[in-house]
Amino acid sequence: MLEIQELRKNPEKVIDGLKKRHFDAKPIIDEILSTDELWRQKKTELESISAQMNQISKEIGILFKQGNTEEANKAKSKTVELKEKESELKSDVDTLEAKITQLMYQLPNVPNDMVRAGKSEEDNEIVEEGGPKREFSFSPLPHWDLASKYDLIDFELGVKITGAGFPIYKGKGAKLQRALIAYFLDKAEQAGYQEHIPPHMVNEASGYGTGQLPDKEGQMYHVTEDNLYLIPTAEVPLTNIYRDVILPSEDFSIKITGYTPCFRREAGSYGKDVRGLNRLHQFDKVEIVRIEHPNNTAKALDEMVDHVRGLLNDLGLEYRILRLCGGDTGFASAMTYDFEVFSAAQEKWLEVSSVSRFDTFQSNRLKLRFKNADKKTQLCHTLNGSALALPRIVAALLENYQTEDGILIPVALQKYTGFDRID
RNA sequence: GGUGAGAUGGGUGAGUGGCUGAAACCAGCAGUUUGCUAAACUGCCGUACGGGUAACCGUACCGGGGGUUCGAAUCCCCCUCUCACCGCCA
Repeated sequence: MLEIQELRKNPEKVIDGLKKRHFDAKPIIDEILSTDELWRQKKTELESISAQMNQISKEIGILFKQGNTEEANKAKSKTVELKEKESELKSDVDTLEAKITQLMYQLPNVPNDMVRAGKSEEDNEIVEEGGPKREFSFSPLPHWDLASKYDLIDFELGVKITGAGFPIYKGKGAKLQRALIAYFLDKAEQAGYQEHIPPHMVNEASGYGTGQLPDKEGQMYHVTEDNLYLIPTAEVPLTNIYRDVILPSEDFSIKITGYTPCFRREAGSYGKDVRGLNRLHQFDKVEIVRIEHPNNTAKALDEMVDHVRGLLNDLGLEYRILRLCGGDTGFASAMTYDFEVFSAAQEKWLEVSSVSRFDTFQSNRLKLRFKNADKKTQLCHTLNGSALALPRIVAALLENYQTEDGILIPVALQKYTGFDRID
């Protein structure tokens, strides 16, 4: 959620910024500001009435104590009218507040200056390309064929046990999965991120904290009996660790990581690009999360990009880095870099990581703050990124490292897998 | 699942209708004293919103929501959560 103080101070800047998303914020912001004006007026009025009530109540207390019942009762009668006015104003104020909140929830984050205006993924900027291109002297198989050829992943069995989008990894396929998780976690730890194993279900408050609720409710699996949600990403439990926290000084930089399975309903995305590992209801991911002083956010984002690039280079995959345009940048994000690897047999770019800075958009909802040098509380900045999401990495590894009679394992991974080829 | 207890400021913990935004202690911050360390002493020490250039003033908040009352941390109702014991169980 944006900060209303910013809207009051500089609405034009927000409106201009959101134009890069092709989002017409003017009508919403106009309504917010006029509602806010009215709210403040009513609020001031209410407070002055409350102050009068408090004063009279205090006097009544003293009168009773003195045994002056007559005067006390006289004072009581004075409160009747005030009380009525008070409850009326209270309900006005509540209504206006709810309206403002509801409008504020509709505004996406303002894109960073570096973000280009644009409507869809076609306007994204490719800021970097790297990694080795794979050429084949034979006709390469897509990963789903490789998975069954070498008995690594059983999609049909997953359908039997659970449903589509819940594959079962077997043998070396399972081992590869475990190796990647361990490898990603080790690299994150080396980069200074403290490992966490969070719960895989979260409560409603956490869902609101990171912004999955109320908008993206349909994306999460909901355990209605206990009102818990299966996490769509480790971002949710990891970031919510710092919900309602005030860090004691401005000297901080929090870096945490965690592996979790991620659960996504992917409602409405059936049919396209869902073959094999491309889109699943359950998948594994290692996430990195940072909580930073606003002055350090740009640097932190660069470090995260460097980190993810390092992983892809280590794995020897062809990749490209995109800076998303306004329209393609997620609702809560101020700037996002997507990482895509080239899946050589599908001949398709697959998104394997998304690294974003949210500035105060999340921390405003989370009430995540720090004490600045003036001893005032100030919102922290949050960032997060995948490092990395497994299934598409596995898809690319299988496809890009296939030979006619087996699949090679990148050197960086071999000490984790314990084998150097699958055949 | 059953029974019981509880939820107060960073922590411990007092407080059962008014002078309590909240005692006391601990932690923390600033200072005084002191050869250093330690100790002692003094002051400060919640958050949000509104008003004000500011000092400051006002309002709200004692798990959440509603009610009684001139007045609620304190009484009543509902909900959530936590702890303990029992049952079941990895």
